Order: sequence, then structure tokens, then C-alpha cells
Amino acid sequence: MVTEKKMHIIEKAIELFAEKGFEGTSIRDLATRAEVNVAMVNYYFGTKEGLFQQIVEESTAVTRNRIDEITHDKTLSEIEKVDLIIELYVDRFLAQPDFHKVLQQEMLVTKRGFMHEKVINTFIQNTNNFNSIIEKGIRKKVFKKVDAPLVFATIIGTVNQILKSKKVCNVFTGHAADYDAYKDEQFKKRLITHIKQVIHSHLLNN
Amino acid sequence: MVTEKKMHIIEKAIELFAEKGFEGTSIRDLATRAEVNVAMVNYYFGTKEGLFQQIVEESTAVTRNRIDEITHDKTLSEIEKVDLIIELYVDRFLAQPDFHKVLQQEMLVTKRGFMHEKVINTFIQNTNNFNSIIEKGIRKKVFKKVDAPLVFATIIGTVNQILKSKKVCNVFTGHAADYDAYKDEQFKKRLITHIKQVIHSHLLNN
Amino acid sequence: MVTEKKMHIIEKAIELFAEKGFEGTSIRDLATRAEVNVAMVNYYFGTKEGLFQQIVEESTAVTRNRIDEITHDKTLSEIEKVDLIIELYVDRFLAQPDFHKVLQQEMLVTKRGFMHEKVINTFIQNTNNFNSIIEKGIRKKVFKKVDAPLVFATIIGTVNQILKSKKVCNVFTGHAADYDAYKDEQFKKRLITHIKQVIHSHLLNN
Amino acid sequence: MVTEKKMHIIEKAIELFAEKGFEGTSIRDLATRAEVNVAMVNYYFGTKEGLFQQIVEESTAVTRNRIDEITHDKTLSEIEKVDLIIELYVDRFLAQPDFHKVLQQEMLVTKRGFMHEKVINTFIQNTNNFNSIIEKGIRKKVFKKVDAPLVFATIIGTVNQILKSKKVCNVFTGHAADYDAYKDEQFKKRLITHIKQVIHSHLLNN
DNA sequence: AATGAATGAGGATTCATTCAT
DNA sequence: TATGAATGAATCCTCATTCAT
Repeated sequence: MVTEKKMHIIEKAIELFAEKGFEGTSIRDLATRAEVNVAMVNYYFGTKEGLFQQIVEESTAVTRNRIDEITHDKTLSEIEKVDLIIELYVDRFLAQPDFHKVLQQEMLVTKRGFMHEKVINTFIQNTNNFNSIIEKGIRKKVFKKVDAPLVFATIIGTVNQILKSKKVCNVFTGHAADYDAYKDEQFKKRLITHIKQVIHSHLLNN
Repeated sequence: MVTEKKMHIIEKAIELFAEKGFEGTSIRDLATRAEVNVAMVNYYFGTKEGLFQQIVEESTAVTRNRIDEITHDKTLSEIEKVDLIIELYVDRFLAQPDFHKVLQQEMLVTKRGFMHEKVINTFIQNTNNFNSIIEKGIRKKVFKKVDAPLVFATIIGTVNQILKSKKVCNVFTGHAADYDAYKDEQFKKRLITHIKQVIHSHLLNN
Repeated sequence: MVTEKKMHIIEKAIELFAEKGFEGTSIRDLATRAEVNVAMVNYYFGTKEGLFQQIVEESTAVTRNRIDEITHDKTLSEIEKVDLIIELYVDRFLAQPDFHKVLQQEMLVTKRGFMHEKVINTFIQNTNNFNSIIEKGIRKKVFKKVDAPLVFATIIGTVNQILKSKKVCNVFTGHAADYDAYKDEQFKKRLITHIKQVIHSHLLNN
Repeated sequence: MVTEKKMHIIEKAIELFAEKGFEGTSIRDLATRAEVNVAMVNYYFGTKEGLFQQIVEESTAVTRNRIDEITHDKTLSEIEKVDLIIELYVDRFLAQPDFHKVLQQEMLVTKRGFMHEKVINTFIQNTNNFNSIIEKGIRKKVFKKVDAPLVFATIIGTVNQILKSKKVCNVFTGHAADYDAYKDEQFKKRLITHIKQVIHSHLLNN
């Protein structure tokens, strides 16, 4: 099936972009790793940038939509929403660390204006959703008066920091340098617990 | 003077690397922006990578040494040390946002193995220093029993997240998209306050 | 057909290497002379050095194998073998003067260690084969007690000397400077006759 | 003293040109090996080619003049002249192998037209001188009717062949690969003896 | 007389892409 | 639909040379 080959290329591309960055990855590298013809990438995605866009666009959507959902869910309390969002981020980031590394690179590097804009806008949208939750909590007096957007930065920032390097994580956990902490369920729980504790004691009274 | 031209090139290089990444920056770009001959970069730094190394090596040293100093200062209490480190990071990152963007990229991208290793190792050293402070505080019962390395990740992660995009900061602050939030003393105070609050309520009892 | 273009490049490369040497020949030169794109050379041969290796490796094999054959042929007397080798060298060198100029350069210049080694080793192998013929002749008392390896040096040296410059040959033959003596069957016979006479009177009694 | 430094550069240049060829030797290489400033070479010799010319011109003169002398010496017989020329060549080539390697390269490579011409012309002049000796010998019936210019090619060719690679010589002599056969008086005698035997039995009756 | 700094031209190579099949 | 061959533009880097001092 066609789509399968396309997906295969996308997977390998995410790997490579995460390892080497967009500019650092050549189409030849990718063709080799994905075991396809050099011309395939252009054939399927038009441009190297086209491939990159497809990767970014497809995958930001899921998280964005889920956050939207959580934000507007009327059955959840504010703190429940915050907790869900924390779990969501840790979960998704650890499940697809390569992809989120690519996103982080894209936020840092402004060169590819269009892509950068897109990622930033998604981030702003997520921030706004999160802010609205916090502010509602503040109005309801269940949360302390905190700096809402910076709270979001703290959550995302912590996860991103963890994502930066497996090697650093292994220094924390005492594993060998090549151990894949991201796949360790124990480590995931530890990270969620930490962030929740930090955010709870920051948001909640007593 | 010799050093002046070299410094000028380094400055412009940091700008460009931050904007476009290492691979995304061509020596021609740099020569144009720095208004020097293309051959100058190789003349001064041998290689594009040589220039990159010089940038990274020179500048990681300062923060690393300062953290070392703070860690081993016997006149400071643990919470004072934590506060100083928070201030240090916010201060340095906002003062040299471009440079720290370059560092972040280098942590993400593993391609240039040697550099990656170097940056990671510096980070590990800083983490270890910070951990020792927290653990001493825990032993003294001035700090709650927290996950020390993740606390560090939260601090650095928050600052890095802020650093990712001026544009996002301006959404927080209500400024126009091109406003330079990093140079705004008000914003800096706000960021320090936020992080201190988060960390204090996480570390300290009541 | 694919091989045709590759062969065409190789031919023109031999010409240029013979004229200008390896380092003196630029890929641009070659691309121009062979009327192909600059990228073609790297496309086909990977490296300029790769092209060079292919040229050398392919072409040393033929002579080496033929000498091996002659050496171990049981139907030939020693003097017949010597004569065949003389004819072989003159024949091949005059037929492909450019290629053998390239080989000579490679023996002189030690810079490209790997290639130099290869050519030298082939030469040593040929020398050893030749020596074994001479020594057998000496044992059989059909040859005088001569310095076998130097006899080989005399044969090859004479041909190489001729190869060095068409212009010098034309001084001998009384032709105009641009006449191609190497293609002159008369000249070839003259050269073979000379070498055989020299070697015969050196090797044989009376 | 000035001339000393110049000579020093020339010596190192001969070494490098012999190792790497003209194009393969960079002025920076040379400046490093000779431990002088990069600008010195241009300062003293104008151009890289200027340096090369000076090397070639200075040193061809000596042999050329000596051959002229021998040729026109009325106290010597023809065979004595031939013997002296053989000794002269072996002597000079083994004494300055690097320099003669450079000359050989120059004969092979036609790129630097002017230099090539010069070396070839010197060679032709030497050939003509030698021819006149041989022809006189033939007229006097002390020599057989031989192909004079090819006799010269045999002499020079043999020495040049030896010069091509120390390594090959060591295979003859049974020394280790890095032994300097050219400085071995024994080897020199052996070479002279061989060439004289070859030429004598070719030229002389009985 | 001598040199460190600087440079334009050109070196080999790799790039993303296109095209004929 | 899929691909090997081919390419022009751009890559980093090195070159011989010059110039101000």
C-alpha cells in the first residue's frame, strides 16, 4: 500500500530530523535510512520542506485538539484539567520524543519563517487555553493568584528539558548512558508526580 | 585591533546560529552579515565547526564557574543558593538569549557528537551541583523531600521555554510581536518572581 | 549506455592526468574536456581520488597478469620469455602512453600513500617474476651471471624514458615536434630491436 | 645571511616537490617545513613557479656543463667518455635523488609549458652530446653500429627507474623498507657496474 | 628586510531537485 | 507509479598572493 511507504518515510524522517536537525539531514541520508529511492521524497512530498511541514502539521493537531477538549470539558474541575494536561504532555512527549525534539528545534530556529509561525501559533493557542483554565480557577478562588502563562511555561519547560537528552535523564536515574529512560514507565510516573507536586503547591492553598 | 574583528565575527555568528541553526548558517551568510571576507572565518577559526566550538566553550565556562562558586559558598543558606541560581540563569539567559538558543539547539541535536557531549557534560555538572544543594537542604530539614534533579529541570526548563520565542512572551505581556521582552527589566523581574514562587512553595514547608 | 559515459570520462581523465598530473587536474577541467557536468565525476567515482584509483587499478591488472602468464608458461625458453616481456612492455606503453605516464607519476610522488603503495607493489611483483626467469636462465647456464633486478630496471627504464616525451623521440627520428612517434610502427620496431639487442648481448654468451 | 635562508627554503622545497609534486605542494606546507613566514616565498622568489624555475634552472646547468666538458675532452677515448657519463649520472642522481625526481616529474607533466620545454631542451642537448660520442666511436669502428639516442635512453632510463622508489631498491638489496639505498656506496657501485656491463657488451665487439 | 593580516579566485564535494523512462 | 541518471547551485575550505607596517 502507498500510504504505508509514505508513513515509513515520515517515521525515518522524524528520527533523522531529531538527530541532526532539518538542515543537517540530507535527502540522501533519509533515502538510505528509509531504504527508498532518492527521488521518492520529492515524488511524495514535493520538497524537503514539504515533508517537514507534513510532519509538523499532522502531529501538532492531536495534542492541540486534546487540550481544546480538556479545556472545554464541563465535567472536570480546574485542578483536574491541569492534571490531565500535565499527564497529556508527559505522555505524548515521552511516547514521541523524536517528534517533539523536532518541534522544539523549530521553535528555536526562526529561519523557516512559515513553519516557525505555525508551531508558535499552536503553542500560543495551547497557552491561551491553559490560561483560561487557571484564570477561572483564580476567579473561583480555588487557585492562588499566579502568573498563568508562566505556569504553562513551567510545565512545558520541564518536560522539554527532560526531552533534551536521554543521557542526562540517565544521570538522574542511575542507568547506563544508552538506556532509554523515555520508555521506562517508572520514570514517566516520577516525572508526572514531580510536575504535579510543583504545580499543585504553586496553585493550591495550603 | 585583532581581537575586535574576531569578536565581531563571533557576535554575528551567535546571532545567525540562533536564527538559523548551525547547519542552516552558511559561511557566506556570516561573512556578509559580519562584513568580512569569506576566507576570514577559516582564517580565524580554521573551520566553521571551530568557530562554533569557540563560541560554545568560551561561554559555557562563565555560568558553570559561577554555579560552582555559589554551590560551595559557605556563607549562604541553601534557599539563598537556590535563589541566586535562579537569578543567575534568568539574568544570563535574557542577557544573551541568542547564545543560549545556540546551546539549546546543541543539546537537542546529537549530530555534532563532540559538541553535544561537551554541552551535556556541562549541564550534568551544573545539575550535580544543584542537587547537592537541595540534598543538603533536605538533610537539614529546611527543604521538603523533593526530586532534586527534576527541580533543576523545572528551573532551567522554564527559562528555556521563555527563551524559545520572543513572540510568545509578547502574547503574555500584551506587547506588539516585535517588542524585545528580553530587554524589559519588568519582564525579567516577573520571570524571577514566578520561578522563585514555584520553587519556594515546592521546597519549603508552609 | 551507462558504461560508455563512464569510460569517456576515464579516457579524458587519463589524458588530463598525463598532461597535468593528478593535483594539477581540476574536476572542472575534466568536466569541461569530457563535456559532462561537474557533479558527474563525483556521481560516478565518489571522489577525484576514487576516479584515479579506478584508472590505476583497472589498468595495472592487465600487464601484471600477462607477465604472470609468461613467467609460468612451460612451453617457453627463458630467452623467449624475456623477449615476450620486452615486446609486451613496449607494446602496452606505446599503445597507452598517457596511462603509463600517470603510473610513472604515481611512482614518483609518494603523497597519495595508498596509490603509491599499490603501484609499487605491482612493480615489485613484476620484478620478482622477471627475476625468477633470469635466475632460472642463469642456473641453466643459458644466461650470464647478471644482476637480475637491475636488468628489469634497464628494460622498463628504457621504455619509460622514451615515454617521457614525444618531443625527444622526434629529435631522434627527425620528425616535426608534434609528430606522434608512439603510433609509428617503425619506431616501435626500432625500440624493441634496441632493447632486445641490449639485453641479449648482456645476457647471452658470445 | 640572506642567501642562507634562501638556500634553506630551496632545499626544503626540493624535498616537498619530490614528495608531493609541484601542484601537491602548497606554499603553506613549505613555509611550515622550512620554518619561515608564508610571505617569504613570494618575497624571495616572486611566485611559487618562480621558486620552481630557480630550482630547475640552477641545477640542470651543472650536469649539462659537465657532459659538455666530457664530450669535448680530447684526452679521452669514446668508451672512457661513455663510462664517465654513466658514473656522472649515477653519482649525481643518487646524491640528489629528490631534485632529480622533481626533474622527472617535470618531464612527464607538460602543464607548465615553459618549464617542461626547458627541461626537455636540456635533455636533448645532453642526448646530442652523447650521440656525437657514440657516432664518433662507430665511425672509428670501436663501437658496433647501435642506435645512439636509444643507448642514452637506456642509461638514463635505468638510473631514473632506480630513482623512482627507494622501496623497490630495498626489495633488490634485501634491506628494510625505510633503508636509504641511495646513500649506500655498495649499491651505487653495483648500479654503475650493471650499467657499464650492459652498455659495454652492447657497444663493444667481443 | 621581513611579516601577520587579509583576500579573491578556485579547489572538491554535496545538495535538493528534475527528467526521461 | 516509481526510479536511476543527471544537474546547477551552493556548500566549506584552501590556495597563492598582496599589502600595510
